[in-house]
Amino acid sequence: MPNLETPDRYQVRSVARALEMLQAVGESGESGLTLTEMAQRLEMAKSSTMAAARTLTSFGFLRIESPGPRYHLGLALMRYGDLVSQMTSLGKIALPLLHKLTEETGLTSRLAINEEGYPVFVERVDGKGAVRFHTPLGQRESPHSTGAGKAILAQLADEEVLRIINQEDLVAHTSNSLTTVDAVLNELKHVQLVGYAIDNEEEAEGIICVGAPIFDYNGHCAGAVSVTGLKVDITQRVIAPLCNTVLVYAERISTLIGNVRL
Amino acid sequence: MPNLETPDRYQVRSVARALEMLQAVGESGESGLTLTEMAQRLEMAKSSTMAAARTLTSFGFLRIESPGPRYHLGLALMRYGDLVSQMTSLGKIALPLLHKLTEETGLTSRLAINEEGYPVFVERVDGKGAVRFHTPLGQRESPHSTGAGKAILAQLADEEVLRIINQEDLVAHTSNSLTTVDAVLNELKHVQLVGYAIDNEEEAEGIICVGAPIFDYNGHCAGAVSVTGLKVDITQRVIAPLCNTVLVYAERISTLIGNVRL
DNA sequence: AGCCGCGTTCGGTATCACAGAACTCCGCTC
DNA sequence: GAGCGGAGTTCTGTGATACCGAACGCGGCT
Repeated sequence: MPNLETPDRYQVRSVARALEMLQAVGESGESGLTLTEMAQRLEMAKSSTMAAARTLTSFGFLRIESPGPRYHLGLALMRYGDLVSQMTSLGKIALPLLHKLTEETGLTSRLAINEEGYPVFVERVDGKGAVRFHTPLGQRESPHSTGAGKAILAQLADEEVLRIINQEDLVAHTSNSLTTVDAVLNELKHVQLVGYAIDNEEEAEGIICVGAPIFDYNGHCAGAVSVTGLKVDITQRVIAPLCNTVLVYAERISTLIGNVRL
Repeated sequence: MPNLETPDRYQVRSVARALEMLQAVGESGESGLTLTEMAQRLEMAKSSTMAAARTLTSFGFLRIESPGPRYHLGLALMRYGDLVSQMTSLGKIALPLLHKLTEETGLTSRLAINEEGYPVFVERVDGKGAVRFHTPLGQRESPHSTGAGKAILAQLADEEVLRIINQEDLVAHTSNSLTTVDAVLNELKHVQLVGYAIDNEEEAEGIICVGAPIFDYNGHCAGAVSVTGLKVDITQRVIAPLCNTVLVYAERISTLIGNVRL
């Protein structure tokens, strides 16, 4: 997915290529990419690739690992990411409560902000469990198959919801995924009733997620908080109090940001 | 500081401008920048500025806040920052120990990696104290006036040290700062003897810092761990055991990464 | 020792990134 | 309410420049 909005003409091509380079290197993961690999992926000449890579490197956005020059993501990105999370008032304020939530439940808890109806996770506190979930921060996640996503959707008017989940094509991640618009709308009605949303193995097999919405001072849905765990750990006996706990923490966060000027 | 290495010709000018835009927006902090402000700072036409901003926005590197269009750093940066910290094996491995260190001492503890002799902090666990230090991640910090920096320097040969602190000009941040090369070299000798380094209000007034080096499996200095606190909290009675604690944790981290393949 | 593949340098050319002017849309003032 | 200023946005020409391709140097591998 190259670009996620403003599909305008009037952009700067070389900048776009440079950012695609970052994407490519990011997707390559730990191993990194060599210059020719990058050139092949982006379908451009090696020399042009190198000019862009030089520029990114000089700003610390890429990093060259010495043996057989391989490019990795640079530390400047960490610096900017840190800046962003510092600036995201919601995340900054809620983080202590996320820690307590994880401590209390033993599960991984996360905070998502509401970006045009899509959940974007901005903070994460990992639980004790040996299993580490693949939960990247800062990107739009599935609205209809995550606890946080459904918690946010449930706060929107129906036509808003339709605008979002129509263009989503409701891809099925597992056999439990909701694949029809009607099913989603029905589910959202239920979420509105009880106040929290459950992702029952809809995003990934064996993983359960409970989310609840967070509201700012004027009642607008600012985001959602959610906990994630393995199905084997979340037995039917604990699910009810767990939902309640998440709900309580969501309300605490809401009152916290209600008193703070965003 | 626009670029930090590879001052080559053969770069892509428009990419450099785009990255300078990110810098400018980052420096603007919470308030963000409007289009014309950005154009003024970068000394380029509004239209060109907008083309670049569009491109950055479409990739999520910038974000437009609706009232009187103001540009902020985008969430994609958080995503990339998260990726980098996930990939930085040292940080990933040491993080649990950092938490324990903070829990045990009540102070803010940080992990720096050794980047060509300079300390670059990649993880941070804030202490209980109400005071929040300004401690950005992912950028080179002062080598001669931080606990982590001195801990790393002390592991290098003298000529290596001279290469680094000569070009640093030894700027004095406080009245306690070491401002001569001889003073630094002497201090490093002492660090080598005791194994840890103390920043006694050398970086900022009223703030004390204790750092200790971390070694990888072949004895190379991979980075340093440090704790930071207010001078009023770190009395003379607690400083000795504190140094010992930091030393112990640095050794634990060293043995941890010694058993892991980087 | 020779070959292949990689990173790097360099010059020409078509591209496209830039600037500037024109336009619109606000809010503010008079 | 009308006029004004400043904001963001669109559009077009043109000169700088980003791209390419070819050539060079280097190391590893067979």
